[in-house]
Formats: sequence, C-alpha cells, structure tokens
Amino acid sequence: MEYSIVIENYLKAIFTLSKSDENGATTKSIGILLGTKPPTVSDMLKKLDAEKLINYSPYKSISLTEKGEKIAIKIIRKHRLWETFLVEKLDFTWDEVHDIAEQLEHIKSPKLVNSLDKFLGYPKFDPHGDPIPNEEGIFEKEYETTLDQINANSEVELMGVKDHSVKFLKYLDNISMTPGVKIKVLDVNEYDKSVALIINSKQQTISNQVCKNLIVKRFPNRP
Amino acid sequence: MEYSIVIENYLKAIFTLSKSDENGATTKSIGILLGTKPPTVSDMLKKLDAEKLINYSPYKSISLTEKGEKIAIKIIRKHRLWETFLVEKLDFTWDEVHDIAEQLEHIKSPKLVNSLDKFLGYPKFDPHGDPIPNEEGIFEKEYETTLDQINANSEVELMGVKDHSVKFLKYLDNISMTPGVKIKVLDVNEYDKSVALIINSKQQTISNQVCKNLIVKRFPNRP
DNA sequence: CATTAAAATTAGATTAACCTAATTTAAAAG
DNA sequence: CTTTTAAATTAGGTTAATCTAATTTTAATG
Repeated sequence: MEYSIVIENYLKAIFTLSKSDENGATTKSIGILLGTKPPTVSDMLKKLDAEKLINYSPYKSISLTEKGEKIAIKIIRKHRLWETFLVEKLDFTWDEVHDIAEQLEHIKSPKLVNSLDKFLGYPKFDPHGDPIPNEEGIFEKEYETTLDQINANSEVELMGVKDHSVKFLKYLDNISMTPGVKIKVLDVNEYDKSVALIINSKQQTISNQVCKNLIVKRFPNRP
Repeated sequence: MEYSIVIENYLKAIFTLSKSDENGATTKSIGILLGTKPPTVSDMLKKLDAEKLINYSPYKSISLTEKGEKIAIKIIRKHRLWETFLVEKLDFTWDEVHDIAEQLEHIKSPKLVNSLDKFLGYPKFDPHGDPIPNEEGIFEKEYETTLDQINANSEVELMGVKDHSVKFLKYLDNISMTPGVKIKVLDVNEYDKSVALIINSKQQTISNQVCKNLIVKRFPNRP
C-alpha cells in the first residue's frame, strides 16, 4: 500500500516522540512537531487507526502498530541516507541538510534507497550521529553516550547531536564543535554540571543542557 | 514564490507540448499527458493565467509566459540532472529512471540542484540524449540529428531517444541499441524508409518510425 | 470527592485538485 | 454560409488535509 506524504510524516513523528519524548506521542506533541492544530491531528489519528497503522482509541495513548513502525523506519532510513549523501557527496554542512532530507525521504522507489545505501558504502550513522537502520529495519546501534556522561580529564570525539535544530547546530559551528572534532574534558562544575573543555586548543565552557545533546565516543577507541 | 507539484507538472507539460507537439499545448493534450480530464485542465489553466504563468483566455491558444517558462525549465533541469545521477552514479538503466526523476524534480532547494550539477561534472546531456539547461536556463544544444536523416553507408553513434516510453526503451535494449553504441547504416529502403544497419556486428532492420526517435551523432567526430 | 484546568475530540467550514454531466464555442464539412 | 462535430468550458459535487469554535473527557488540585 502507498501512503500520502502527510501520513508518512505522522508515522515518523509518532515514532520519534515514542522514543524520545517522556510523555510519548500525544495529540498536542504531534501537532507541535508537524505544525498542525490538535483537531487536525485528532482526525488523522482516527484515519491511521482505521488503516491499522497505530493503536488508538479516543483519549487513550497512541502507539504505532508493527505495520506503522515498519513504514516509519523506512522513512527514517531514507531520511538519514539522503542526509549522508548530501554531506558526504555534495559537501553540504550538517545544519543545511535536514529540510532537504525531509523532502527526499518521501521519494518512492525501493531500488533507489538500496542503491543509494550501496553508493554510500552502507553507512551505519548519519552526519548527526543518528543510526541508520538497514534494509530489514534494524538499527545496529540504538543508544549513544552523551557528553554529560563523561568524567573530567577524558578525551572524546564528537559523533553527533540529539537536538537537530538549526539554532543549535549554528551555535555548535560557532564554538568549533563540528562532527569528528576531538574534545578534551577538563572539569565538570559540581553546581550546575557545566563542562570546561578544550576544542582545537581553545578553552570553552558549555552548559549541561548542551552536553546532553552532544553524542560522543570515548577517544581514541574507534569501532 | 513557491508552487505546488501539480502546478509545476502543468508548466512542464505545457513547455514540452509547445516544443514537440504540432498542435502545441491544448486542454486535451495536457490532460492526456498528465492523466487528468479536460475540465480539471480548464480549471487549472485559469489558475495559471491568474498567476501570470501562462498566456490564456478561454477557447484560445495556450503558451507559457516568461515567468512560467523559467519555472518549467528549472523543473526540466532538475529532472535531467537527477536522471543523469541515477544512471551515472547509482547504475540505473535508462528505462528505470524516468518515474523516479518525476518525483525528484520537485525537490525544492536551489543549492541542491547546483551541487548536484557540479557533482556530476556539469553534464550537457542526460542519459536519453536530451540537453540539460544550465543555471541560467540556457540549453546549449537544442536540436539533434535523428537516424532517419542519415544516408546509407554512414557510421553514427547513438546519443539518445525522443520517445522515452518504457516500451520503446525496452525494445531498444532487446536489439542492443544502447546509449553510445556504434551503428553502421547499410541501406535505406526507398519504399518505407526502413533502415538496414549493423550493431555489434549483427545486422538488423528497423522502421522509419523508430529511426525518427533515435538521436545520433555522425561518427567519429565528437564535440 | 468535587471542582477546575488542560488536553482531546466533535462539529462545521475551507481550499486544492480532482471528477461527471451539461453547455458553449470554434473548426470542419457540406 | 449553415450544419455538424469535436474541443473546451461551466456547473455542481467529492476527497484529503487543514482550520476555528464548541464540547467532552481526563487529570490535577484543593
């Protein structure tokens, strides 16, 4: 079955919110993510339920069915592969690719996704450090270490981010926090958990909130 | 201004029909090309006229304004660049790419088109031999020689096709008529203008209708 | 446990893109 | 130059996705 771009976006939103938001997907949170009003979301939820894409009854919680999740993961796979393509092959920066990938993720052609995957060398992570599911929908690695979990006097490498907003990515660019950069953690403030660190021999301090959104790998052990 | 995918398709259809169809774009021909009924086309023509994308008044002829043509050419540029990408980089065959390019041509991002163009090495022709307009909308070469214009005892190289239907492309594949192949024209039948020729040391005869749809270059002078 | 506030849903309307059936116009044929 | 036919348009209706305003339900608070 082929679904509309709008339906695909709802499924992706519900998937994302179920994984990341503490309250899970709600009529309100879906609306905020997709830029639509609650009544619109309500209507669509009934439709998705009728298509057996979500488990839902009015005023109850929302979750994807297996069928719905499969589709959501396919969209995410396409999104992340296209982002990788844009950065690796067309020299885009990681804050430019999201909006374009939002469009490209809806291109329908099973052969295209897999050809692209092959062309890119079957990448496991996208430029933001998010894992790319394989053709069967399996995420090889799901959880990542974030910078707030790192102790003082360690060295890490920046692998990706959890907040993908342009605002955040621009801020990172400003402080030379770019993918792959080496970070030396000097000190963790006991009061507000802000972190003093060195990037490119320059010392800086960043807040705990920022640290929570930075996916890092302990250096130098690469997989 | 940003236009809907539907509007973009109408502009592309009108552009194509104005160039190729002897009657130019008509309500009927647009409908056939886009798979919509005449009343739908009529409605849309009024809308396109209101947006100053076409010159139109009821029952009169249809043509693109400069504004409309600019958009149509942008879509065609994207379509042909994506087709080139699919064939050159992802190893698609030329009969597989059209439907996917039909989707990709509507991706909105000025930077993406030009990055793709650069990545592909600024190609002048797509895999079907159609010219790719540059960023300014200029087609470097507009007209091509077709095989029906070639005399007996000449050698040519297949550059592209005028009929892009899957049926035709599959037929070509069957007779080893693939892009870049060398064709030796042996004889032109005076009665029905069918052509006897050799491809890969194998002799075959093809009809005049087929010849008219084969874009060739006199061999061996490459540009 | 009654009340209130927040969230979700229902009701009713709008827009873009489509349709069929009926009508009008232009072009072709006599 | 009238008649016929084909093409195009108008009229009226449908569907998907959206909205605002009103209502209902759940959850939180006193």
